[in-house]
Amino acid sequence: MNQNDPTQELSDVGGGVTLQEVAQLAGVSSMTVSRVLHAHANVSEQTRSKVQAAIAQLGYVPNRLAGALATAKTRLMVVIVPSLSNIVFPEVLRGANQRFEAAGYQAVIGVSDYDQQKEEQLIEAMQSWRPSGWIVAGLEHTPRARQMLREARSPVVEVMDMDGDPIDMAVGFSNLQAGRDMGRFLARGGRRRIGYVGGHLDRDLRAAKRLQGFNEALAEHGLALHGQHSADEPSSLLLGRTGLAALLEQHPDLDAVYFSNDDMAVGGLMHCIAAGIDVPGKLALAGFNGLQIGEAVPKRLTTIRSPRFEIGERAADHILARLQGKQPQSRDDMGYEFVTGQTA
Amino acid sequence: MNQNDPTQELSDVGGGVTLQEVAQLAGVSSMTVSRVLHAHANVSEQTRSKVQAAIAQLGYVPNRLAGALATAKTRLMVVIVPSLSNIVFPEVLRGANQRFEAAGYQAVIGVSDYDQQKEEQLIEAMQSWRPSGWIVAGLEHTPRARQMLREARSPVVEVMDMDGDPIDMAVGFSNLQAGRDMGRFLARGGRRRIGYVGGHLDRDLRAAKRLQGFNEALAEHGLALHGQHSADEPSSLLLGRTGLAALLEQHPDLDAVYFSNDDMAVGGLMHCIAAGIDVPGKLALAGFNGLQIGEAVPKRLTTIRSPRFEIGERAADHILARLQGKQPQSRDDMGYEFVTGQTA
DNA sequence: TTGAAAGCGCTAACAG
DNA sequence: CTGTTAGCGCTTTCAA
Repeated sequence: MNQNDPTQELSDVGGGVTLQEVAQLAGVSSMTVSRVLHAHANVSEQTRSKVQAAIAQLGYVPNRLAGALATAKTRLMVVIVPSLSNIVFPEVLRGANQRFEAAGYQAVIGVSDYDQQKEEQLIEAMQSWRPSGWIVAGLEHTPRARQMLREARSPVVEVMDMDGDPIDMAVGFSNLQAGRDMGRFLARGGRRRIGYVGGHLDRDLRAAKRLQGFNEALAEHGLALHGQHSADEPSSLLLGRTGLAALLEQHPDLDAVYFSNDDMAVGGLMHCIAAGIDVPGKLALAGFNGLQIGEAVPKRLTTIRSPRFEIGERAADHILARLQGKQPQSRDDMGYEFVTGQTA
Repeated sequence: MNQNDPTQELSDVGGGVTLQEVAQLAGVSSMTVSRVLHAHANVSEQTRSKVQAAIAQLGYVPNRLAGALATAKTRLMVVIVPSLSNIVFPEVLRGANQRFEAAGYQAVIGVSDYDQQKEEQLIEAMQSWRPSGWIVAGLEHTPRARQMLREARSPVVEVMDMDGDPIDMAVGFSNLQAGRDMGRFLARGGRRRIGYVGGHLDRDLRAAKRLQGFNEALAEHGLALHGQHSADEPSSLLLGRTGLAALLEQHPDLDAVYFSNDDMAVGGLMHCIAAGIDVPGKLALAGFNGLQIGEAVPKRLTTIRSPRFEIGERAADHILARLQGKQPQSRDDMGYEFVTGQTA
């Protein structure tokens, strides 16, 4: 693409058209074109329309790389999530993306696979784009990751967890508390032989916190987990189903099971339906997240609804506010909603 | 951040460190630092280690904006999907992202909400980043969107559909054919009073193509849809459940129902379980996509598995190949797999 | 209201 | 093996 060759057919250059070329066609300087593009006040109506005609004729699309380099403002927002397979994170992303888009920012996503090492590498790679802000999942990161985020000197929001100290800002809820609430609910409901089925807790630290809170609640009632099944794979419907089957084989006398999340719990419910186990008569089931799937099953799932979409929105709002010089609260607990279904 | 003030504490600058500063500290020119960073051959071991020490000391992270502007290569890849709520697209994204990441490219996503107008706007906004390649869902776009993608002069892959003409390359499968296959399967299985339950077909053009193929297959057998329920909202488990209930109220004599996808079909199955309807004895159910949820339900869902993850990978591969000057096939039909479950 | 000059941080091309 | 020069496309600043 030789942009200095005046003999070329300009209308064919497409993505390669420059401000300079628009300016030439309009018979003005490139600064004037820039002013028109940014709706700057000091441009005569006549010049403006000449320029706009040239822009349209050439199909000019501004080059944000150059703009960002010149202004030191990228309008790029990094969102790092542990997974895209777990629908929870696409929902956070959707909330954030909606706000960012409306404000003229572009979200760039990274997927850490629940791996702090990989998250660290992602942060370094992303920093090379000099983003205007960051949303990362969770409060646990490698020391180097924390340091890079601090030194990036852009607003950082950690989401989906409030149990710990944020680098900059935090938007979410207490997983510890959520686990505790469900533990108390089951214990108060008279359940005594309570089990747990989860995915890899070593990686999903928020699920681990819920379990911790759950255990604390049981202890308050003089109880302890009667049986537990933790697989070394991501949580899923299938794992919930097979996990519950395996756990019941070992502990057929369980009267309640807490799952690491709704996918797992619905899988468990599917096992019960297939095996003819009376829910909640013989066995109570409880999940976490409040996914729609929990409402569509034959027995509505007892769970706790996390405000994922709203967390994404709020996180984005905080970043945008900070960019406007405001000082939003550094901890924003969005809470959650206990959903009493038909399974516990 | 006054980078020309030599009195500042360099180690504090964080994200603002420049090549220039590294070069100064190492006592070399910035070109030498650049060479070290790119593992260029012609650098003495001694210089290299001096430079690397300086990089480490300052916590230097290259500025890709500047690099991209200088080389006219952004290493940014745009992926535009209709939705993030439908797990199908995060999976495509995951496949593509994996490949892009391994090759040192960064995926940037856009969500069109199944809206061609919004897709067009997204494409224009994304083009301002001068991406190295594009993945977009489907073959249907506004004329202006098609034109912009053509003029972007970067490789473009349209995914998840083969029924039409691609702008540049296409990776996917025939939705028309998939619908036809399921129609034939049900008709050959002796089903005669067949219904359909779907979400908003006006927006999800690929679901509409499946239905079209399905109808063609029925016609081959002298049949026609006995009843249909199409809501004006996105497909979901809940919609599948309520949609089937509504359809059966109107047409209690149906002996089979085809759903726009697995979420809808599983929702339908949940209705049947709750209402005590014998599946597949009285009513056969069939979906599309081959989601894991279809395997976790009490009766494994009869469906067609689309290779979503693989499509994402392959699409990325084609773009990367093109960037290396290769000429990959412009149409890559990945096919699909018929999954005979227990519901039809 | 408009334009010219300088520079954002990096790299290609050439020179030494 | 290393440095110098010029420029990527845009915006900031200052001058006219």
